[in-house]
Amino acid sequence: MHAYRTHTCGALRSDDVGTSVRISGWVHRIRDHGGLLFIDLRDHYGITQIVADPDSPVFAAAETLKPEWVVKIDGKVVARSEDTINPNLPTGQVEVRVEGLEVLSESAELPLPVFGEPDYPEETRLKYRFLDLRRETLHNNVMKRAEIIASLRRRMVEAGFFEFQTPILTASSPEGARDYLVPSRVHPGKFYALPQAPQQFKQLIMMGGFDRYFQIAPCFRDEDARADRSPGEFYQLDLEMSFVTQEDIFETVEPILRALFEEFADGKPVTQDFPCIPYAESMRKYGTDKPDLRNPIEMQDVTDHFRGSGFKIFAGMIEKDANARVWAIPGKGGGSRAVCDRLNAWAQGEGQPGMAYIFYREGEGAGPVAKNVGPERTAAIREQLGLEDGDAVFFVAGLPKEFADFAAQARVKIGDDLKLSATDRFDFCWIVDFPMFEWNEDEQKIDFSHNPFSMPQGGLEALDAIEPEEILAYQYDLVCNGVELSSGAIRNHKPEIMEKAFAIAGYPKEELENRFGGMLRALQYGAPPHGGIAPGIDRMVMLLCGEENLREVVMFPMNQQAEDLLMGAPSEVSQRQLQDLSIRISLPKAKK
RNA sequence: GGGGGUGUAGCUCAGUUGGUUAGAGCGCCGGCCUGUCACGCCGGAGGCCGCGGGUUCGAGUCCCGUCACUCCCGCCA
Repeated sequence: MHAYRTHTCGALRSDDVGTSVRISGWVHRIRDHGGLLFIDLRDHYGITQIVADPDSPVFAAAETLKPEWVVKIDGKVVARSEDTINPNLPTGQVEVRVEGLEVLSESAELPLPVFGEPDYPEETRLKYRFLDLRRETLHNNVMKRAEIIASLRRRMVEAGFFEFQTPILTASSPEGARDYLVPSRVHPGKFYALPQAPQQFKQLIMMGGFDRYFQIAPCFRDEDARADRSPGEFYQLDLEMSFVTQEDIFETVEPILRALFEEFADGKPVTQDFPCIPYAESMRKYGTDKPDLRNPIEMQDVTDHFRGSGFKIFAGMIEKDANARVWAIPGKGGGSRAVCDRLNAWAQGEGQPGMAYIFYREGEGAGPVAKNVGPERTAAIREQLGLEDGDAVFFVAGLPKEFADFAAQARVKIGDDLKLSATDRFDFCWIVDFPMFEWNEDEQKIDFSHNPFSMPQGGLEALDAIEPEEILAYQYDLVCNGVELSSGAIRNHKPEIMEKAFAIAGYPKEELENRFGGMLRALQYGAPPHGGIAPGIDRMVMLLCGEENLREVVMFPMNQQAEDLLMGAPSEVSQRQLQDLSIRISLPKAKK
């Protein structure tokens, strides 16, 4: 007989009745009836009920067991009587009468109960992550993550991609996020950087002639965390393809992600045909470049209805600034004063002066705005938005650049409050046609708005002919349920276009040479047109697990301050280690 | 770097206009219990009310500061 088990804790069924078995696991839960003792024995695979009665040779020993002790049980599988079958357990038809018992490992009193999964402080959960990982929800999330990654790998290989590893110790890149630096011993005073993404490497792989690359790639960025943004490190499904257009990439990636989500969505519907929404349209309709399409509300420009109207606040804004706009957020079924006042109060709570509204009843518009603009304009707004009695419309006004964020929030709030937004669905879209450049207010100059390696639409001619802020790029985002899963782009594979693009952003040729010399050199020896994308693994798993925080889908996450409370990272190092690296620590005075 | 929220038993939380000895549930310890599966019943231990200062006859409660955690803004090409 095997030293520890003949079966796992999830294996036994009615067919096994009458056999002698050996199982090992953790003591999950004890129910001691004095003359009868039940133990739920748990391992990775499931739970099996162990029964000890006073006739058992190990009854006394069984009574001493405590939660989370690890034990080995020898016993006989017996059928449960009809009235004691537990339909909630896969093994609930049977139980094991204990005949032998060995304690493999005792447990100290638990700082975090495994059973029942009550809410516990983040700090405790992270410090005792190994206990938290035993708990059902987190255990299942981590398993789901493993299955998702396995499925992705299989699907990528089937689609003709090859997985290559790229360096972890690499060069600091001057653009983007703060780098994690690793000092070089061999070259005192010099540093490696951990990759923020294998961006340049994957392009070099294409220039190396490999055609289709992917990698479950670790990425490192030294930026502050959010609930949906891990501190320090995270994983991307990094991929790149040669001789492709933007559409080719969509047609390759879309079926893989659709099938992946369908596989793990527990029956929730997944978008069959990902809509392509131009960036400008997304901003206009949703106020954001990562719209949650489960919310059906689309905003509309209603500036003209307020121009010269009796609603002086808006009319004045429009008069004063040619760029001022009024956007309308239709609220189906929100047509009551109570609802409108509540949303207005919410807006004030968000630091806004308020949120103007009209609601429609008995064929006409009601509310202060309706009074001020008069029945014709009120009716025209209703007409434009297709509203009916019982509906409401809310307005935000000013410069779109300044109010878009709030408008986006209001759209979400109204969709949720009026229960217009769907749940239990995965709604994907592509956001396309991002601008290549944008005006940097702080530095008073034109800057890249996204990836400087993206191909501008229209190529060199466009760069020469069009105002920088009007130039679009073959740059796209993938969005699901309002979560940005990924950015991607068709890359700029022509050095002369890259030089021109960097010149527009104010970088002279020498600087381009300094910063991206390796890449530029590679482009000069026959670079294939290529492009790719890198969906965030952690975020996809988070969506599929229905979690709101990345810590719930990462095996060993750090806290918000980028500390690993279990391993104690970051930590001080020895003088000897510092000497090897020619490094002397010079801390700011105030801190110790 | 900035803003919000939270901080009372191991955990989740209650604690009145500032007023005797700070409570409950879960967990833990002890006892009873032969069909439970959130077992049940009885009893018990366990508190620098985050920390420091102030106001007051009196502070868990009010004020100031500080620390920790968390969410957000900045940041994340």
